[in-house]
This record gives sequence, structure tokens and C-alpha cells, in this order.
Amino acid sequence: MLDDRKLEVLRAIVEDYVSTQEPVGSKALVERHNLGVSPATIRNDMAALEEEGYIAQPHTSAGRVPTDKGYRLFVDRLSSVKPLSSPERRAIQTFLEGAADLDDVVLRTVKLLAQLTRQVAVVQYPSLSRSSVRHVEVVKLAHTRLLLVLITDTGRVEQRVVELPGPVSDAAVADLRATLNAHMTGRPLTDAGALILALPQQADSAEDRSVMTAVVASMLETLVERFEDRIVLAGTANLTRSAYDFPFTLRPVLEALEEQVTLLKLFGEAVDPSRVSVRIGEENPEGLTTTAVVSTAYGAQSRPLAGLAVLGPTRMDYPGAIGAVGAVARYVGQILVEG
Amino acid sequence: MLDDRKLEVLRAIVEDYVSTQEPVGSKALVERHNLGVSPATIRNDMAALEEEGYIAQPHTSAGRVPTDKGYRLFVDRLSSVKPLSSPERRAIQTFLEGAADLDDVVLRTVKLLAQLTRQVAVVQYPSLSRSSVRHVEVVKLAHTRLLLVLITDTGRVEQRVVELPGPVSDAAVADLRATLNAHMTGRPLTDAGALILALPQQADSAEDRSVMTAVVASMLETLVERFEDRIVLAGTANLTRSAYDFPFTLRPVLEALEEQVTLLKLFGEAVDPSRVSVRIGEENPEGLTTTAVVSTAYGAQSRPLAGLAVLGPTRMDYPGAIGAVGAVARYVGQILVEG
DNA sequence: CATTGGCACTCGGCGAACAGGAGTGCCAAG
DNA sequence: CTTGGCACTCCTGTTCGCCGAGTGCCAATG
Repeated sequence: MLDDRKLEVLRAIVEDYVSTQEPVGSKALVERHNLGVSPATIRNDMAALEEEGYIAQPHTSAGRVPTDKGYRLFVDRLSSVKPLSSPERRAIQTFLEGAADLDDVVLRTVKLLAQLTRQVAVVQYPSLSRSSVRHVEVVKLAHTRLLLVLITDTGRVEQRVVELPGPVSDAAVADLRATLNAHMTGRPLTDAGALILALPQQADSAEDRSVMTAVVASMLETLVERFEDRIVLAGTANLTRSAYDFPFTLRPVLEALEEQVTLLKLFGEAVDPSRVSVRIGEENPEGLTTTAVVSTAYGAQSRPLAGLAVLGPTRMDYPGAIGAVGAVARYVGQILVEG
Repeated sequence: MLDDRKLEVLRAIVEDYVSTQEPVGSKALVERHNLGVSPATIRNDMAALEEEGYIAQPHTSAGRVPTDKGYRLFVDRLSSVKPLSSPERRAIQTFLEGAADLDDVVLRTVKLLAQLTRQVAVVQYPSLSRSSVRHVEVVKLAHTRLLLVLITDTGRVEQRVVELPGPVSDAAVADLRATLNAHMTGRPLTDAGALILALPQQADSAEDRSVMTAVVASMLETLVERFEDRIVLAGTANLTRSAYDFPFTLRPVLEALEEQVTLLKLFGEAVDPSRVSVRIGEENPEGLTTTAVVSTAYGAQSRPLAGLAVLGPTRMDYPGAIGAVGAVARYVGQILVEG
């Protein structure tokens, strides 16, 4: 059905439309790309492509525009990743290496991505669920109040205040710290919860037991609730560039970007740092159905830490975005895994 | 120059324009407000108001629109704060009281404000500079690596990893913890830095001294660098509602909202929880000159914690926004100061 | 049978012309 | 000072007609 030239035509249409933002006609196509055939031939091919649903015309007498299905085919079979230039690579590396701490790494990453792609960038903090416990600290703030601090091997720190049913001694706190560390240190967070579940029953005294119960409950909440929370955005202003057809399409996107739940869905599939996933139009969660999302995971191959993505209109420079997302993910992964 | 009726006319113009978003003419004015005079009279008043620069007409034959100066007069002399309804108050209180921790309080606050005003809401975390030290914790992560945790009385927790020049013993760490707490606990963060500056010189051994130097340097950085950082936004999608005149005006606003530095300026003057400040148009920092910002501080009267604001088009419901900002600030202040 | 040039057709975009109407400014009278 | 009347401005929406881009179809060609 679709011979090589038709595919070539589709690629040309996508490329032209992405760069000009205007429907592309048969004549313009043969001029800009040397296809070696006449406009009439292209018209036949275009008719076939439209028949198959890869392109569409906004108005009867306008040029053609790729459909979501067309972009999909383009991404899957017609495009190759556009590698970054080596100055770009160097810039990325030095920029990211200058980061002071985890917050700074994530912040720089998201800004970098937004700037490179001129789209909206979304970066997820290294997920707790994929980290291990480096250390647990227990601090007595008052007679009946403790602070639990959980430090992960990715440098993330979660803390939580626990109200106790009764007062505790300093010695008991020291005990608690030792016990928790003995059970949790070095374990992945996904397992850590189960490992401390039985602790209250093993406590020596009734007091210890009630304290332990409160602490364990709180720790479990931390492990469960905060699993994947923090997400950082940058470049939302870029949304205004790509939208002539305004409030209608922009509104739901801005709303979706404020909804953590929606954003988390973007990373649902991206668990393999070596592959970049592209979701186009209707393939996205509600509110983002007019956009395209290019995402991947970062971290070591064997241990992905979290997701990172670029979001823009479906008319997006896919090869460029895929290249940028992949490269940035690699560098961030390196820094976080080594550092 | 401006008698009572002219002021009344200005108020009517502002109110009508805010609610209809359309230039308001003399006839409509006398119909919607019972001013007791004829349109012709109003026309004379309007001419005077225009002469003085309080209103302007977009086109020769259109109605009048308030200028920034007009809004300013309206806010300063013509409007009274619109108190929230008592169901609203109750809703706010219960909603905020349901918050689990500081993050949650701030998050709920910002969402609440955005929803109440249907504008963009901006909330600053309780500023470190206006908090006191509740506790300092020192945790040994590895032989040459310590974690410093600083907990403030507003529930904020800042942590930082310090690389040491050489290994430390557990006893030294315990010492360090005790010393730091002795000097810092209960002190405002603004003073805490000065109080630990001299510590390295008092150390017993050369090893202790080098460790202390590293720790103090890191602590000072935390105190200085992180003074005012985190800011949370909500309701950016509301920007699309109030803008027919799009990309041109929206773009710089979105950019400004991503710029922490700009946002911080919004709170520059707001240090008194009992007063709500309004900045209109050109009174705002670059990028926000087409918007109005209603801001205040929250916290105890004697000890403001941070700022909180609402941002929207200059055509904004000022009485409503001022009421909402004031009320929310009061409730958040209560919760954070008591809790 | 794919390719091509020719050609009629469609339809959106754009500017001109036009009518309607809202709103104004001015003026003279109360 | 207020008011009704009135001419004027100019924005808004509509219609009309034209232009041109782009298409689909067809017959001719290699």
C-alpha cells in the first residue's frame, strides 16, 4: 500500500509542517525536496496517504497536515534521532556538573531541557521507590515528639514529625535509631516497609511498643505517600509560541500541568533509560490530548531513578526532542549515579 | 476637581468594567447604577475623569476603561474589602486544618487562593530568615561525610551534606551536635550565623578544628543561600480566562512566573500581616507590568513569616481579592504560629 | 501501469463597501 | 450645573467579489 516514495512524502510533509506551521501542498513539496517527480504524482500519493489516515486537509482547498497517526508513523519508521552538536554536549555536561546538590541538579536539568527543545520540560525527582535507604535518623524534638529523617542513596532526604502517645527517654531514642538502621539501611525502599512491619511486636516493654508502633506507622506513610511526588516544570512560556489557536487548547494543558497525578502518568511507561518513549495526541492522558510527550527514564540502565520529559504541540521537532531528552537523561543519570 | 459624584462614577466604571470586561458607556452606567442624573451629565464627568487620566477610551467611539491610575484611586479610596461569606470562612479553616505538614499547608493554601480568586496564586514558604532554630542534628553518613539537618520553629527542615577533610569519631560528632545546639537552638536564623562563627577557633585539637570549620562553613551557606527560596504557584490556567489579547501579554507573564527572582520581588514590601498591598500595572517588576498583584505577609503580627499573593490582570476584582488574600493569610498565620 | 500535464472546481482569505449602532462632544436651553 | 438634542466618529458585523492555492480527475504518454 505504502511504497517508499509515499513514505518519503509523508516524511517531507511532517518536516515541512513542523518548520513552517502551515499546511503543505504538493507544489511546495516538490520544490523544497527533490523528489524527482511532478506535483501531480505527489497529489496521487497524498490522496493515498489521506485515504490511510496519515494526513488530512483542514479545508477542502488547503494543503495537508499530518494526523496523529501520521506523526506516529514518522516517529516509528521515518525519523532518526538528531544528535546534539558537540558544543551542546559540552555545555550540558559542564552546566550539570556545576550543580551543588540534588535540588540544584534537578532544577538545572529541567531548565536545560526547556531551553534545548524550546518546549515545556518536566523532570521527576529520583523516585523514592527506586532508591535504597542510606541512613535513618531519629531526633527527639520534645518529650513526645520525634523527627524521622530518611536519607536515600540518591541524596534525597525525607523527614516527618511523629507525635508519640507518651514520653520517651534518650536511650530509647538511641535504641530506636539503631533498630531502624539495622533493618533498613541498604535496603530498597520498596522492601523497607515490610522489614519494619513486625518491629512493634518485638519491643521489650509496653511503652517501647506504643512508641514503635507510632514510629513505624509514620515511616510507612512516608514510604507510601511520598513515593513519587516531586515534579519540576520549566518553559511553560514556550506554550505561547506554538499556539495561534489559543485559549481553547492552552487552558486544559495548563490545568493538566498543575495536576501532579496527570504528570505522573507521563512517566508511567518510561522505566528504561536506554529507550525514549513518544506519546502523541490521544495517546496522552486527559487534558494533554492536543500535545506530544517525549519521555524517558534516567539513572543507571539497571536501576532507573525517575522520569524526565518534554511536552509540546504534536507539531514538534521529534528528532530534536528525542535527541535532547536522551542526551540529558544520560548526563543526569551519570551525575546522580556516580556522585 | 473631583467631586463626590465623579468619584462615584469612577467606582461604577471600575466595577462594571471588571464584571463585563467591556468598555462602559454613559448610558449603560446610569442604567446599572442609580446615579440620579442623566447620561449627558455623566458624560461631562467622564470627560473630567479622562482629563485627569483616570480613565481612557480604547477607540474614539467606545466606552471608557479605567487606567492604572484609575484602579489605583479605586483601590485607595473607593473600595472596601469584600469579606468572605461565612461558609467560605468555614471551608477555608477546615481545609487548612486538614493539612498534614508544612508542605501540605503551603500547597493547600496556594490552591485555595487560586480557587477563591480565580487568579494565579503565589505563596512563599515561611522564610528561614524570620524563623528560629528549633533543633540542629548532625548525622554521620560515612567516615568523612556528615549530614546537617536544621529544623526551624515553623516546621521547615533544611539539610545539607558536608564533605570533611578527614575522618571523625562518633564521639566527635556527638560533641559537634551538642555544641551547635547549645549555640543555635532558640535563636533566630538571622543571628545564628554570627553565633557559630567563632566556634572553629575554640576547638580543642587540630582535627576538631578542621571538621568544625567545614561544618560551620556549610551551615553558613545554608543560612545565607536558602534564606527565602521556595515559592509555590497555582492557578496559572486562570490566566487564559482573562486574556483575549493573547500571546503578547501572556508570554512575559509566564516567563516572569518562572523566575524566582521576580516572584520574590512581589513580597518585597509585604512585611505586615495586617496590611494588604496592591501593586497595579507599571508598579510591578518587569514582565508583570500588565498585571495587578495583591499581596500580604502571613504569620504573627509581631513576626511575619513570609509572603502570599494573588496575581491577575489589572481588571481584577480588587475588593474580593483583597478580602481573600487577607483572610487566607490570617488562617495560615494562625495555623503555623500555633501548630 | 505509473507518471504527467491540463483543466475545471472548491473554498478559504482578504479587502471593499456598507449598514447599524454605541458612544461621544458640543451647544443651547432650563 | 444639568439636561435633551444632535451631529459626528468610528468600531463591528455582514455581504460581496475576487484571487489564488490546492485539489481531483482525466486523458495522454513512456
